[in-house]
Amino acid sequence: MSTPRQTAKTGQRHGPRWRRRKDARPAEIMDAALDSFVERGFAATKLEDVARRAGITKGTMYLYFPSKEAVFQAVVRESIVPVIAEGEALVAGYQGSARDLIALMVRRWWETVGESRLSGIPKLVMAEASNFPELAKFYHREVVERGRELFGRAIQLGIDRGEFRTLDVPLAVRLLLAPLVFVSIWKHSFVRCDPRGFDVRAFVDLHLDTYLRGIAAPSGAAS
Amino acid sequence: MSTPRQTAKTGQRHGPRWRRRKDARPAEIMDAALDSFVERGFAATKLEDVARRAGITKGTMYLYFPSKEAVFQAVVRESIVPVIAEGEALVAGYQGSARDLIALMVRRWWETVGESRLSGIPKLVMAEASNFPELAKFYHREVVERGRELFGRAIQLGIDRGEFRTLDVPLAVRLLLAPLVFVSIWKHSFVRCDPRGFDVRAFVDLHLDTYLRGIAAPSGAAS
DNA sequence: AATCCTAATGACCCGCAGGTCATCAAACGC
DNA sequence: GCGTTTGATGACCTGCGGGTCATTAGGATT
Repeated sequence: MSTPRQTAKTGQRHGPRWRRRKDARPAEIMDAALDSFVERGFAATKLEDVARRAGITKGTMYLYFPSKEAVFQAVVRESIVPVIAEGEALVAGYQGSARDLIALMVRRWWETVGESRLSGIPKLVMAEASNFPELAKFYHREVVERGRELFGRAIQLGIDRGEFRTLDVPLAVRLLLAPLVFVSIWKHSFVRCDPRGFDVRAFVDLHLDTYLRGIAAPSGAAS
Repeated sequence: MSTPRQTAKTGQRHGPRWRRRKDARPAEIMDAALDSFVERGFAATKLEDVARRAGITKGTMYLYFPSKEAVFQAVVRESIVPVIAEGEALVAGYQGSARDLIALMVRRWWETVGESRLSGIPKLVMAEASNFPELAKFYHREVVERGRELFGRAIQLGIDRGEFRTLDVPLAVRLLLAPLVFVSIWKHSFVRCDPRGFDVRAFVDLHLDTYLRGIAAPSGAAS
C-alpha cells in the first residue's frame, strides 16, 4: 500500500516477459486498486485497468483475490486501520490541555489522511455502503467507532478539566469530524468544478478555531 | 417528483393492460428513479427496476428519456433547483438579525431537504461526480454556487451589522454547510450500521449553537 | 363501428467486464 | 543441464443490463 508508485511497470525492458513476485503482488494490486477506486468509484472500476496499473494481467489478480469485492475490502482494511491504531497511540500518551490535543489530532488526521490518497476512502465507502453492507459494517466498526471513541476521549477530557462547557459528547464528536470528512469527500468530487478551489488548510484552521470557541466554557472558567 | 408514491401501480386490476398517460409519465419516472438512485447509486440502478417502480416497462422509459444518464440529470435538475429558488426568495424578503436568519435558513433547509428523500441527492451527485463531470458541473453551478451565495449573504449581513467577527466569508459558508451536507450523506450510508442512530435534530441544533458562538463578535460588540 | 395515431410493450441485440482455465515459462532443486 | 513446481498469462466463457424496434392495443376522431 504505502510503497512508492509504479513499482512494477519499470524494469521489464530486456528482462524475461514476466517475473515471479509472489510476495510483492498483493500490495501492488491494492495500491493500484486504491487509485482506481478513488478515481472512478467501485462499480466503474475495471479489474483489467487495475491489473494494468499493477503491471500484471487480470488473470493474475485472481491468484491473490477471489473477487473484485475482496480487493475492495482488502484495500479499505489495509489502508485505513493502521491510521486509527496510530491515533490511539497518540492519545494514550498525551499530557497537556484538551484544546491542544484536539488541535494536534485534527492536524495529524489532516496530514496523514486528508492530504493523501487515503482521503478518497471515506467517500468510496460511503458511496458504496448500501451495495456492500458487510464492508460498511466493517468500516463502521473498525474505523468510525474507534475514531469517534478517540476524539470522544479528548473532548471528555476537556469537559472534565473545565476547558469546555458541558456537552453531549457523541454529538460534539460528530460535529468536530463532519467538516473534516466533508472536505475529504469534496476533494474527490467537485474539485474539477471550481478550479480556483479553496484553501483547505485555512478551512481546517477556521473550523478548529470556531469549534473550540464554540464549545469553550464560559469565560474564565478554565483551570 | 413531489407526487405521492406509487401513483401508477394501483388501479390496474381489470382495467386495460396499460393506459396512455403521456403527461404523467416523466414525473413518475423521475420519482421512481430518485428512489432507486438514492437506494443503490447510479451505476447499480437497473433501468428495468426503475421502470417497474414507475409501473411501466423499460422500453417506455426511452420514449421519455434518451438514456439512463438523461434520467439522472432530469432527476437532479427537477428536484433540487426549486429548493434553491425558494431559499433565494426567503432571504430576499428577510428583515431581522443575521443570527435568526441563519438559524431559519438552516432549519428550513433541514426540513425540506435533510428530512426528505432529497437528502440523497448530494451523496448521489458527489459519488458520481468523477464519472459524470457534466452533471457535476451543472449541479455545482445551479445548486452549490447559488446555495453558497445565499448563505454568504446572510453571513456578510451579520459581519456588517457587527453581530459576527470579521471572517473569510466563503470559508465560513462552507463551515456552516459542511455538517448539514455531511449528515445528509450519512443518512444514506451508515444508518444501517449503528441502529441506535443519533438525534439529528439535536445535532443540527448543537451545530447552530456552536457555530454562532464561534463566529460571534467579541462580547458586547453587537448592535 | 371503422379508422387512424401513437403510447406502450416485450422480445431482441450486443458490448462489456467479472470470472475461468488450459497452457506457458520463470526459477528452484538436484 | 534437466525435470518439476507454480506464478503468470491471455484467450475464452457468460450473464447482465443499456439500448432498439417491430408489433400491439388504447382511445380519440369521424
